[in-house]
Amino acid sequence: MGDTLMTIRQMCDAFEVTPRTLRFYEARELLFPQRNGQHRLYGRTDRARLKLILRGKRFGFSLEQIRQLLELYDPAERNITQTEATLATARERLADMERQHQELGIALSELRDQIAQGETWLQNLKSGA
Amino acid sequence: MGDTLMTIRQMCDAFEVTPRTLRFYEARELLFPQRNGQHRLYGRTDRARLKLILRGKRFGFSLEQIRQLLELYDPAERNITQTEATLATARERLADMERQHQELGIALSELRDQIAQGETWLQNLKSGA
DNA sequence: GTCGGGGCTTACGTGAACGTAAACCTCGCC
DNA sequence: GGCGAGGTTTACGTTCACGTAAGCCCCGAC
Repeated sequence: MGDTLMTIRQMCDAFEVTPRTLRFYEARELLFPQRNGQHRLYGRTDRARLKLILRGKRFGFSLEQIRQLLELYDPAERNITQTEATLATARERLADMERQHQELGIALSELRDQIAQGETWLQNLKSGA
Repeated sequence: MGDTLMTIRQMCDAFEVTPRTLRFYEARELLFPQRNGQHRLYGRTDRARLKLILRGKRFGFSLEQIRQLLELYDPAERNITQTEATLATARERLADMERQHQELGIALSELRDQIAQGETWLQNLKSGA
């Protein structure tokens, strides 16, 4: 298929990360690129996983939390009890994210208010000067 | 007013942090408790600020980013150019948070889908066994 | 052949955000 | 008057997520 294997440098350019970062994620078992001899080659799933990793990071998740989430997107574990455990932790993450989404909405409106106040206060200062 | 000053331990119990954390935030100029001799005393504004700090941390912001945001909620800087700078960085944070809110919505639906798939797949396994 | 570019491993360094240990003060109580 | 609880400073240790440097391999171009 359109597996379009990419070198580590191509990946770095595409996702704006460093080689060190990709190798580090691999060491932490978040990525599993193929090998051509010594060289790493990243395929479609690696790109999808990396995208999820970077997104998770923006949400403030740790790499370990992200790794557990990736298990869900991964058809690696075919075991029943394993999958149930994965689902359980995924539901916890989901709850976290829902709470965070809620909180973010509140914080957004508060921050907008605060910025508006600051702006009017600034206008008063300027007109009063 | 209901300033109800609190000791460091009362604060720790109320917000589930350690004394070290509160002193650390003070060293980084995120909190400014009064002093009764040597002892710290935390008032209403300190509690409000700490609440914002902990929320910001859940959103993945650094303490420095949070400190800049707190300047907005704080009537400390009465300077015009200073306030304009504060507003500018606050708008950046706001943009970050809006993007994050958006992304979180997407990630949430994707994760829900993925969990649902995992659940049905698990059901198939159990019934098929 | 050599040499530069790209990639690899190994290992020590770094900044953020605290943890933890040592040593001191001081106030209330028995 | 001693002592234990609670608070303080100082300073080194720790975890996470990489950065950075050294040294090696390998392949294609000149």
